[in-house]
Amino acid sequence: MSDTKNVRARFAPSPTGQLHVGGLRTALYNYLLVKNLGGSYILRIEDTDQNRFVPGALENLIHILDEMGVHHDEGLFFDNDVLIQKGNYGPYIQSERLPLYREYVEKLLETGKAYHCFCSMTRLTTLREEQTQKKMAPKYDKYCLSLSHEEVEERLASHEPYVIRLNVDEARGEIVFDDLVRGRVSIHTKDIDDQVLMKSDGFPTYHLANVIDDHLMKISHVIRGEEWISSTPKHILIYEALEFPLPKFAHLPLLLNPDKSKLSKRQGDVAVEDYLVKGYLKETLVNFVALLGWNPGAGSTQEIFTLDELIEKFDISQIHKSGAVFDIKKLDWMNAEYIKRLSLDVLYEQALPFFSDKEFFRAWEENHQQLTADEKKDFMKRVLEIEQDRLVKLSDIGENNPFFFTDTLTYESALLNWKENTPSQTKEALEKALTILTDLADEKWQMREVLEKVLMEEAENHAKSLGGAEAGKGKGDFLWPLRVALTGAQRSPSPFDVAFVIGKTESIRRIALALQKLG
RNA sequence: GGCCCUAUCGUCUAUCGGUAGGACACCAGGUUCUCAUCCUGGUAAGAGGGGUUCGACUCCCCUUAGGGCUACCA
Repeated sequence: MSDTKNVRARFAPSPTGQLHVGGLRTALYNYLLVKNLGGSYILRIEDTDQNRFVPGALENLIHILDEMGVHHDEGLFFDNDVLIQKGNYGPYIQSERLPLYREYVEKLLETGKAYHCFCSMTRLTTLREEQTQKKMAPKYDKYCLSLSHEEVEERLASHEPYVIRLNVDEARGEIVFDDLVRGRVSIHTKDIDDQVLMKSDGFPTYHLANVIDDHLMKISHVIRGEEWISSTPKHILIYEALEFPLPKFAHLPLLLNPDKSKLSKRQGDVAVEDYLVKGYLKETLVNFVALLGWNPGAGSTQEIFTLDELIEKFDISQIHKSGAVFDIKKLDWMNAEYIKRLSLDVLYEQALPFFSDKEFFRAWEENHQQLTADEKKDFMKRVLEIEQDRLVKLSDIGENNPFFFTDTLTYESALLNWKENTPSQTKEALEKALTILTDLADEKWQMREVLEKVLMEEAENHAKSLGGAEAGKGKGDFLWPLRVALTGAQRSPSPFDVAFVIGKTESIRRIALALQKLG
């Protein structure tokens, strides 16, 4: 079974809602393993619980996985909004495979590995309560196993509701398996419950469907979350009862809340979509989640990986055993890194929806209806050019620079004065700025570097004219008043950056206004 | 309660028997008109106890702590 060409792994979510970041990581690891070794990665849907079905969840799941770049080779796809199935081992939706499960259940029944159980919910509940009170592990007591064949047939004939249970031989002993992540794991059969395999509604439980499907779909590696580790022995018992060869198992460490409990909605966002909506890039999310519980080892200190690099370096034996806290601070850092590396054009494309989300931007649009589409786009790109190094996530766009979008600045005229400078000194500086900027040709305003050069030169000249011996110091005498005039704010990007964004006319207008304020 | 899993800086991690490195966060300094970016430096870890060994973070055992599972949910 060491034929790497036959590696087949699957991600098998249930369509109960949005894709969890933990789910993304599980899908990603399955994908990385397959792409690294060569083989097929399958997407299957486990919808055996009719009560938990959420409309639209399936579409959403497939869509988001696709958007994240974790593409499957086989299974469920959407083609022009139509659900289609590709591959030789379908159907890939468990609710469409019911007859298959029935067939194998019959075999299990024939060989005595499973049995009918007619116990009512109330009996089961009572039993569990008694056991819990006696501090025993809640387990089915095999009551129905002792029913005679005739009685079973009789009750079946009278349409009594029933389930099918796995017949676990307590005396069997330790069930041992070698987990690719954890090494040898063993659980004794006396601790294994007679798990329900088929529910009274005729649907299989996860345990049965999962084993049958993995076998029929020729899955070589079962890679899933740690929460499945304790039911793996049950699965092994089913594999054995059905005489299926065992796949390889790999149980992934959990993603954790800051308090180390299993990552949950209660303590923040858990859906991939939540993060996308906040302006985290999909590349960031994939990179970040890949490093939670895995890294290339061998002394690597690399933090930023492309998907291709992850594929190339992925090695299942490097996956950790312990859970990893999902640290938003580090996610933020990584996202900022990714945003900085974007070209301005790509950043613009990605940022578009985040602009429209902003009320201050819609107000700006309202006030600038005379602008052509191109002029509007140029403005937005200028904003992005200046903000690119300051963005943690795309939803931060414009948040710290309201003066880009509004024409009305409110500030005290005293704010214009640099340190201990007098209003007349400030006035002198602003007048110089006004002259220079007014004289600067329109096309020069298109280049941020030119604006910076011109203004910095003037700042130095201004400083020299003030200081003599202190020449070279004190550019603040010139730059601070100008910056405040343009922004009305204590904190902002540099004056030349702001001038570049708002343009010549508006810059000149704001400086003139500041001069007026000074009287 | 039972069973199982886990245990290196606050967080993510490197080191797979030979005196613990990187990243985030944090702090300080530098660059600087402010903010951010950027650069430099710093604080900070092998849960505890037994073994094995010349030598243990690394192997074994116990304790402790945390987590997962314990449904006709996945």
